[in-house]
Amino acid sequence: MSNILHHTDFRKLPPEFYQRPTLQVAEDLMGCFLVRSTDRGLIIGRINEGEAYLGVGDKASHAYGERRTRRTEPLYEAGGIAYIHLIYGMYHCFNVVTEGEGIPQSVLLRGIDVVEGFDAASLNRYGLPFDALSKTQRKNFANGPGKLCKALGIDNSLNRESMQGDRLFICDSIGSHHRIPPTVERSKRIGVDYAEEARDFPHRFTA
DNA sequence: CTGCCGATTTAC
DNA sequence: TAAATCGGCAGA
Repeated sequence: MSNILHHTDFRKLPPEFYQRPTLQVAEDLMGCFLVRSTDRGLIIGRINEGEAYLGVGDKASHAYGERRTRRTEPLYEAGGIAYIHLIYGMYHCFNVVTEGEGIPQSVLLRGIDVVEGFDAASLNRYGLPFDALSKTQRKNFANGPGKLCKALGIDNSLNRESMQGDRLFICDSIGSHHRIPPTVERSKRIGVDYAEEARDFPHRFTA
């Protein structure tokens, strides 16, 4: 059996998918497959958690009030690229930019279930093969934005990366994995208690 | 330039 | 419950 993925074996989500209302994109991303290709091989994870950040009117968004700095610039580009930032000096967060050019919104990817490339991901995260991990380590392997980035080897070098490229993209079908539309739940976003009324927006999606 | 803080994670 | 650790940001 070949591990090589034939071009007909996967369907990348097109730019038009991302260039829609952010809440809809966030919901539709649940159950899709995040794909990362590195020299350690292909890592694939089923997306099970994400949060929508609605830009200028959202006090939890980096682009609140049209804040436009070197950091937030990718958010203003057309949907379908990566927005990656460092948090607490040591963890990366990966967003996919949504909506059209000039509308600075995104979806923060917060959790995946790895389905391919366990050892590559485990080496990225712990420097150990997957079967060397404890039960707890496996259970909490990529269930947070920083953990997800560590597992997939995502850092600032992928900021602004197009989701139409080959290093980092999202599919609704890849190889033997096919999206099954999940039951999606909504809740308050994590870690935005400072954001006044926006702290209560039900913009977190779980699959 | 100074000083504070964060879309987090982990260890104690 | 608190430390780790540093770029971004606002204000002086």
